[in-house]
Amino acid sequence: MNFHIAPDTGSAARQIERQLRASIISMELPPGTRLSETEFAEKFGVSRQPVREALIALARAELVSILPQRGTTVVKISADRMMQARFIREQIEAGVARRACEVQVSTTDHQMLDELIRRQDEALSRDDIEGFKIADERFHQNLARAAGLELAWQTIGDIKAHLDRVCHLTLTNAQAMRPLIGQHQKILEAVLSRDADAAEQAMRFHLTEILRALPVVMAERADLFG
Amino acid sequence: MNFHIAPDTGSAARQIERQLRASIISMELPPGTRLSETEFAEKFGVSRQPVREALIALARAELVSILPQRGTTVVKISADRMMQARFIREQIEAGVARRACEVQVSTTDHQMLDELIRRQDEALSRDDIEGFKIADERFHQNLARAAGLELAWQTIGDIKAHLDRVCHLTLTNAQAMRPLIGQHQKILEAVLSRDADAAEQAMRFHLTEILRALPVVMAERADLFG
DNA sequence: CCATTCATACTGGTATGGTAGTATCCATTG
DNA sequence: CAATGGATACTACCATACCAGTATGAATGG
Repeated sequence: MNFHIAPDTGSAARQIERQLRASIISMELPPGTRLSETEFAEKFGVSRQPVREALIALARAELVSILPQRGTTVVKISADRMMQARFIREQIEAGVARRACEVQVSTTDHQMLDELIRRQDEALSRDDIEGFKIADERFHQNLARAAGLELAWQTIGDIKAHLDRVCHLTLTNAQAMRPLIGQHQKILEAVLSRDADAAEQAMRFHLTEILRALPVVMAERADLFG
Repeated sequence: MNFHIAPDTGSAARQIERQLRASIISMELPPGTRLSETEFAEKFGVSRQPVREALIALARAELVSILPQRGTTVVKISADRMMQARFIREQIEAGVARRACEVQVSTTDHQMLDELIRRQDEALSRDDIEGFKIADERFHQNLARAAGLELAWQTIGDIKAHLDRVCHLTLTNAQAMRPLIGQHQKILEAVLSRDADAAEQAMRFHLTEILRALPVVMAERADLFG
């Protein structure tokens, strides 16, 4: 866990927030881990203040729990919360898919979405798990932008962080990810042919699948849940 | 604008955040207003630090804009953003309405929702605008809770703050609010009879109406938009 | 009279010190 | 030996001081 403060990537507080968020999602900081302001201040080579602000931001996203005068810990995974989060994301993105059909997506957006699917396929052939997830994320983000609903992606942000954490447990190999590419293609096809019902249905199916492995991982790694 | 720090309502930062948020929504702090950390620190009788944390929280909700070394201002109303926000809220709450039909709502929840509608009617007869809005908010919140989707309400939180700001401009008299009660009743009826399609449709109609007056207020108060 | 420069008074971000509250552990006591 | 009391080492929160940028406006030069 090598922390580092870059010279020009926003304020120190925001950089720390990003790194801690990534570390939490990737389970580098597993649920239940105690987070000390002073400890991270030393590791990052800054004072406690920016660390504190980063932790407050993560607490707002409910990724960490701050108990005054008691301590700050990474929150455990809640199965109920995950199912709620998945449902909400499905609702929002189903609307995005419909809207994308109603407003004609531009050709540049079309090309971008195509390119992102291609990049996922390529990343998978290289066993580049991280690259796959980045492209996946951008696919959904660009679809929202193309539909004129950038706010939708921002709204999903915090929710998606929680979902990504369990996906990090379930999506560990290439064959588990393979189906997602086909689902993305189906979504894009429906959007381009402006078939709103098909687009919504494809999106809902896509976002229903992502938690299919939740029960097994919950049984295997019960220590991460609470 | 009388600010005050209560002894036991959370940390100073959170109290200040709540008060500032309320002042922004109620237009007491209109769009474009410059917010000075030091100024509020004096008014609240605290140091800059908690004020700063409050402003950061509001910036995260995009109610204020923080430009480092330049200043912090209340963000202007964006018509496009409002329409996106309304759409997203409709998507989420439509799902809540459906889910409320699928899971049987408990009798205590039923009574609570009934009571809240009654309280809205009562508040309206007293011309208690604020009381009406509180009951309205609780109706939606309790419906989400009854559906087992409390996270849905939290997710809507920041979005709703923006919508509430324009509603403060449009919903100024009792007769403008009167129809909302009937809409709530229709939603509740459909939920209790477990008619998911009717519940979703009623909710969508309800949340489509709230921005109907946007064009006229945008023309009348162009200075608030940007 | 207009353009440029530069001192000044802000801004938000960070560093550091102090305070009150909580958990832990060990000595003391029944 | 079990239970209780208190010292200690934490914690998050707040106050204060300092820093590095930015806008403003007055003074200066053309």
